[in-house]
Amino acid sequence: MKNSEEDKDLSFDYDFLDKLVVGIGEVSQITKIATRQIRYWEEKGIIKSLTEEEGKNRRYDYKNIKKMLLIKELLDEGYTLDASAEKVKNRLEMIEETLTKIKKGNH
Amino acid sequence: MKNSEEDKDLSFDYDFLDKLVVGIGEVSQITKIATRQIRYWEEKGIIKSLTEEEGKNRRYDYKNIKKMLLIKELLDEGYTLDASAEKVKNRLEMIEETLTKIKKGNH
DNA sequence: TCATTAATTGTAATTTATTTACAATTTTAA
DNA sequence: TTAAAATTGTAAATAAATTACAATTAATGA
Repeated sequence: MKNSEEDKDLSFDYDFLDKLVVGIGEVSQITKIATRQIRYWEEKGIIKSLTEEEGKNRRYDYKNIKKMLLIKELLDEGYTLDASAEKVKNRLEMIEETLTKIKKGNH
Repeated sequence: MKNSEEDKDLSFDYDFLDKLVVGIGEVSQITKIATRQIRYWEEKGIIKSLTEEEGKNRRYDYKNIKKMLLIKELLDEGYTLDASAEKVKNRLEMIEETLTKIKKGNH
């Protein structure tokens, strides 16, 4: 069947996710978290953007966005910000491990 | 094994790709195509950004970025811009079909 | 209840990034 | 060599993001 061709196009996406960088406005659009709140979380040390220099626009990667989405979920469940951040840590490590494995497998 | 948990986190990513929006600066960072060139391709009708209103910043989705990456490859192979765009069309349709299938499967 | 900390939100002034538009340059192919 | 295709340059205007200082709104324990 022709599925192999389609799969080839999609298997690439782990590389894509790896290269992905997004500005704060887009993160806000994607996650539905206000830019003001994202900056606040960063101020508190919960997340860390990839900003190259002070004053330049913030950049976020896949892992960052993932983290924000997970934190948002936990906040909605009633956890505090710090507790959410702590809980999310473990899941993120798992995601990263998996990505690493997949990347190694594909090269 | 604990793979099922990790997979759960990653299977979500098709939804993520579906929601993804990126500005022109980030597209340029991701694809290594100059912003000037991206605007030129758009001017020529090769790609279409999701700009809401004239004058507002351009927004691109996953499919757009994918298209640019493919076009870039074909240009490097020696195809003209129009020929590249034409060739890329088919592969994009396949990608879209696959994404649609996967999405349907997950809900 | 009241005080305290956590969490969030507001916004002015400034800076960075993007847009449009007009033009110039380089490349390609007949 | 000429014409069309492809790309690049940039000034002026606009949009979006930054920082910093402040205010407001929960949430919680004494």
